[in-house]
Amino acid sequence: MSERQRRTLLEDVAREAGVSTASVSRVLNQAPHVSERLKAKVESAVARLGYVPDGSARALASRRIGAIGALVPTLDNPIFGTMADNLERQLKGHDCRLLLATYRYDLDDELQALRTLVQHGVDGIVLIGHEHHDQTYALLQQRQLPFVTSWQTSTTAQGPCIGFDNAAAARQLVQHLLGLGHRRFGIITAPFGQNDRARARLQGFTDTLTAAGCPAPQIEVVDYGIAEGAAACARLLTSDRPPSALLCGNDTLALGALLEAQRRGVRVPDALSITGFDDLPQAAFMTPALTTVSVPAKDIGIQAADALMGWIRHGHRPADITLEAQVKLRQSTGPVPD
Amino acid sequence: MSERQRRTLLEDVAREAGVSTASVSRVLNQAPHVSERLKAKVESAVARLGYVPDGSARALASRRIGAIGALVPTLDNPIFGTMADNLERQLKGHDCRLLLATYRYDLDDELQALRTLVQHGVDGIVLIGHEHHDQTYALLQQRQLPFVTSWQTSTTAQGPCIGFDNAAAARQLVQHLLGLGHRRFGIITAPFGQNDRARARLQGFTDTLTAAGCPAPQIEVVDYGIAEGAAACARLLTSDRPPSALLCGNDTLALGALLEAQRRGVRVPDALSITGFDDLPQAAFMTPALTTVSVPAKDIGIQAADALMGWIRHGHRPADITLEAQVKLRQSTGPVPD
DNA sequence: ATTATTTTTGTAAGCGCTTACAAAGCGTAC
DNA sequence: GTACGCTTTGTAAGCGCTTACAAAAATAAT
Repeated sequence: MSERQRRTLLEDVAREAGVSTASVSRVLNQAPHVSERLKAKVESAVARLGYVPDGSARALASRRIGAIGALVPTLDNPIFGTMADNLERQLKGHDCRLLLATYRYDLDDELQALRTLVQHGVDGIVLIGHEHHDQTYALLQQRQLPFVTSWQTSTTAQGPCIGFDNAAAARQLVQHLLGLGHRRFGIITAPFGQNDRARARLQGFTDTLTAAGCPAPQIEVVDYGIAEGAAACARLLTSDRPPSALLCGNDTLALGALLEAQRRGVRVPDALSITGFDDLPQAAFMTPALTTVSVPAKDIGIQAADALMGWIRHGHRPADITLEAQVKLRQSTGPVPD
Repeated sequence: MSERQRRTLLEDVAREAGVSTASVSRVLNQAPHVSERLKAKVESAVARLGYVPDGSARALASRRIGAIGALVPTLDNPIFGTMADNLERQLKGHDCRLLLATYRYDLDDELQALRTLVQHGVDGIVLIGHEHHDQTYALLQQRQLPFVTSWQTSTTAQGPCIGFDNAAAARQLVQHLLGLGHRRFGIITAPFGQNDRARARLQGFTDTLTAAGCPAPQIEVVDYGIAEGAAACARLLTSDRPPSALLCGNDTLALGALLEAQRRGVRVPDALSITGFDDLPQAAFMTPALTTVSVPAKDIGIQAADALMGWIRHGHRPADITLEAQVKLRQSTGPVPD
């Protein structure tokens, strides 16, 4: 066949349409002050030639790449999958792409990942939580890069924030259990050294317990996973004075705990109450259905996209948004056993 | 403070180091034929100036952007989250970024999403399954873009493929159940019109049943979700001649079915056997633990990254890779009731 | 020492767009 | 009819890199 031919360029479209390259560019970018006639000529030439603009060249010349970056701890946790999914879909509606990077809860890795995203020239950034490397904030600041933080209401307000109050929801769970007469609590939490959401939840738990004058809870710190939750539950149940209520930092740990309790013949909620956090799809379907907190993962994705695009396109820095995290009282919690 | 200053450019580094811009570029890109002395000079200048290269300019000049695109149906299904997570991490090891797009099992959307990824200039593409728009393949072909397909062993081999044999695994599940004496089957599957993996699984189920001379199974086609699985299970259990074994197209549907059966007091596996597909983390932890197929989501992500990077960097088109999908016989399947 | 090779470095021409600025067109008021 | 303002279009200078090609330096061969 014909030898590998040159791709169609904007210049070719201009020639074909009998106009200047600037005009073609204007039509393509929906610039103001373009006559209908010009628009029609260009569009037909584009169609005739099957022209596809080159993103790199456009990015270099315009200094926007049409993509934002998201830094998430991991996609192995479906709650972040849900957020990322909705973020990406909403961005698509704004004609924007998603560059995704994960950092396994390691804030050094996060900084590293941010650097490469910045290098790529992303137009904005979505961050999870407020705790980040100082240099992370410094880089964002220095580049004047629009960014939002998420998943946790702002306390320090380094940037616009789209989140919910983890501590308050945790408090509500404890209050619910206190109301049921519980006094001896166990807590299973993910490592919270680099994770302010986990820390806020834990703080919500312990503060409320302390305020109510309960004995100090036993705290198990374990990695994410059903097996990890189960093991932690086993340790708590076999301790000297086993708790009557188990507060878990997320649903996955709670599911592990629930299954372990059942395996040991400990009846939930009769002998042991268990709470989760996240409201994963399966939480409502367990027997007993899991008392937990429904986190607005979907909304965070959507609102983050809208907020960021508004900032990037129209320059107005978005306001903080506080979303609701609803406590779902279900069957895994009940009155304290006699 | 000082007025908004110009960013440090490669040119500045060259001046600072007293060398040409070409030399700086060579050092930065680890080109061959660079003396240690030059390298040291440039690196120190880079460090002194805190130079960060501009990805867009680099992309335009070099015609590679250092990112690949992945088109996944959805991230709401954690199995794709796992794949994406591992894909991204492995790419990071190759100093490559991930542009992620979802298409909700709509192949027109997929084509549209591919177009924007191509426009952005991605260096390669990861696709799920083999069934795609003709134009999807045409575009890939026309642009000579490295791509791999995944999740399903190749039959038509439009491109290198990293997958496993869905139909064979499905067949094994049925054979296991046939061996337990089952003859009346129900099938719960996701819509398979645009989803060759679901179709392969279904085909594996029905072909094996037909070959064994079983009566035609009742087939429920439902969307992804626990509730959907539960509802489908309810319909099957209340039909004229309820099945003794339920084959589910994925674990989420199977979990729904399992929970619904238990809610109705139908004992699993004594009165009803249930199988899943995917081996989600919770499958092993249900009571009874779910008989299912462990799919190599993690490995697919890793191998897809390696294969694609090998192709992009070194030009050798990767060979097909068939990964193992292991059937996990657990407690949700048992002998047919008398 | 001279020439042929090979390695290292520099020069400068793009990569394919966007956009500041200037020029042209057009309508209205005088 | 001319002058003025507004809208529409064109000209051309970049955007910040990479890399083909040429020149220079270093090394080997004669």
